[in-house]
Amino acid sequence: METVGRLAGVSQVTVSRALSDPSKVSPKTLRKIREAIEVTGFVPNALAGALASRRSKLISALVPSITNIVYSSVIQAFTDGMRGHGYQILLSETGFVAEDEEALISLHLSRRPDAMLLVGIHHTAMARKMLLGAGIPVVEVWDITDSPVDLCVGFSHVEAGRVVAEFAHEAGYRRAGTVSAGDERALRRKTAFADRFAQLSGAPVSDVTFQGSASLARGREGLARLVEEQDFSQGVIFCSSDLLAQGIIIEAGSRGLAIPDQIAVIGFGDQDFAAHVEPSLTTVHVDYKSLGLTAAKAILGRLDGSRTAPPVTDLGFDIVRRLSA
Amino acid sequence: METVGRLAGVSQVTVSRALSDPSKVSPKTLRKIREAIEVTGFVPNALAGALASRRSKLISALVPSITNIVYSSVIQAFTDGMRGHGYQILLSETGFVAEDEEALISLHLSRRPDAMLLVGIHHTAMARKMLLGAGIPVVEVWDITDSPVDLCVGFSHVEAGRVVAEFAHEAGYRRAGTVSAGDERALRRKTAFADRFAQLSGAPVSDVTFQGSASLARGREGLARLVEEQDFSQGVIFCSSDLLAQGIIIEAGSRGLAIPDQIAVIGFGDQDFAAHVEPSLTTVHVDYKSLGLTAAKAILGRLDGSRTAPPVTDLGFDIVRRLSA
DNA sequence: TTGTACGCGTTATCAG
DNA sequence: CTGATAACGCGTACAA
Repeated sequence: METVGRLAGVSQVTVSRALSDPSKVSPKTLRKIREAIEVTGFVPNALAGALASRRSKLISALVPSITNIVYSSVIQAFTDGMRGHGYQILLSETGFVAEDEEALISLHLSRRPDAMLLVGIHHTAMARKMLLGAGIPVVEVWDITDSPVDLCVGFSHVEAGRVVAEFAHEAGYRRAGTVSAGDERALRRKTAFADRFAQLSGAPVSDVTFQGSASLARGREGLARLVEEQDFSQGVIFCSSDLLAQGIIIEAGSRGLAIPDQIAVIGFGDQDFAAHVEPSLTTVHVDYKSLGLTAAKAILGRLDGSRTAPPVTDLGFDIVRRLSA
Repeated sequence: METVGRLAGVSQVTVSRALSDPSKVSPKTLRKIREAIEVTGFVPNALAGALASRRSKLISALVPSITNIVYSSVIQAFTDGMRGHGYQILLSETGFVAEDEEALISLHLSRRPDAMLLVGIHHTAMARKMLLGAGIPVVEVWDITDSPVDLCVGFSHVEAGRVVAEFAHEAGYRRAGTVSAGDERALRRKTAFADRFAQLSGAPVSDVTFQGSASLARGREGLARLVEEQDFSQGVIFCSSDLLAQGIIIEAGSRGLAIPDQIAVIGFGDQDFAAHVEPSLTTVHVDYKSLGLTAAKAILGRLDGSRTAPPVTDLGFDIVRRLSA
């Protein structure tokens, strides 16, 4: 800035002002400064700016996995919501492990983000302490709780599981199974489904749960194990994700099991492909985009100080009935 | 640090040293400092640290889309490769638009990253100028060129298209079509395939190209249009991604077209699901993980100054023959 | 092994 | 509208 200022015949401070609030500088000097910036190829140092202003314009976001479309979709919408206001996102993966999340929170906090987005409501005690100590807005997404760290935008996974069970029972299915990934929220949906369905039908619910993440291959294996190990030849299967559900559709096809007559399938997430597989997938729709944008708005509200967002926003979900169940 | 130091009975500098290199501090004072940190809940300010040391420990990464699994996979591997060395990744989306990339490069550069990762080899002139001016290691991934900005790790898309054409012709197919997304690299693969196949077979290659990104729905639509508008009833179809290919498989099933006997399908990317769809998908395997890790190593080499990575690394690709072609 | 002095490149405050 | 000056919180000499 010093150099730019000299070239423009003004002081360093004026250059700073020209950049942060052009209206505070006369049009003439503004032009000269812009010229000088062009000539020198000057790129402002945001580190110094953040240090001096105590605002980093950085938002840190911690997600379980960036390759999982459900999380990356939320982050995409969240980023879009924040970008217009000059914020950038510092993104890291926790791998579904609370202890790793704790370490990452500490690491991120050292960069002095203006706010933080977390997925889920389960964090270590130390993590909560650090977040509170940081004194920045924090939004927890993808789940709902009465006692958020700060802000919370999501829906109830227990309720989702329960509602799907009621839907399945009403649709006439009397036997049910679940195929599920190993993460905590998937397990909560599964358990809520199984409990409610058993209650309604009086029949126990078969289950295959995988450690780790969902994949099409595991969906296929899930149905194979349900059929071969648990004698599951008729009924509805609730999956923790659409990907698993698609695997089940494919495996059913290759085993000559008719969908939905013999095996009915319900997914979760309503991903792009759900409407376009054969048969089309009945699933639980969650509005990722709205989730991300609402989280962004909640944080912006805190940051502006003006709008005061509600601490907890329940976005709900919808069951989308298609042909697979 | 001042406060922590007072509590531990040492100066600020000693606290700094205790954090950055504990071996330079006596065990006794180290213990006292750690205690003081615990008590005060001190979190170091990485902004100030970066400003003073001129190393931000930040790597910026610009990808076309974070929701696209191929890019997020590369970033995941890249991040893993850098994390062990204390680097964090600042990630942004360019949306396949060079001008937006340019704006983001400028924005990222203001945070003084220690290095930058870019997807692709096409950037605006201004972007190249800024990158060169920044004087940091830059790695371009996912493509290959003789004139990289700095480092380059990827493979040739033209060669990929050509090799697939040769494979298809050798496999006995005499008629070919393409279904492609609209991004520049996909188009280059498609064109290379079409040119080479036409050369070998003497027959023109049918084509459906979509503006924007790939999806299962577009794969289905692609086959529908090929069949209905271009009278494509027999032959091989090369898709710009596995997702499109899967859409074609589904659409073929719903139209009663046998795969691979009437319609053969070749995808691109060898995603997780490719081996598990019915029929399993013949596709081009690209090692995302290796791509990300190699990019990380290349940058670390520059950063350490020790290992001097080759400027350009061609990782190649493999055709994985399965049942769809 | 520890401390002093200085500088990193901005923004905030106050004065002109 | 512009400038001088003092932080911002830490690393890097250099000295003790």
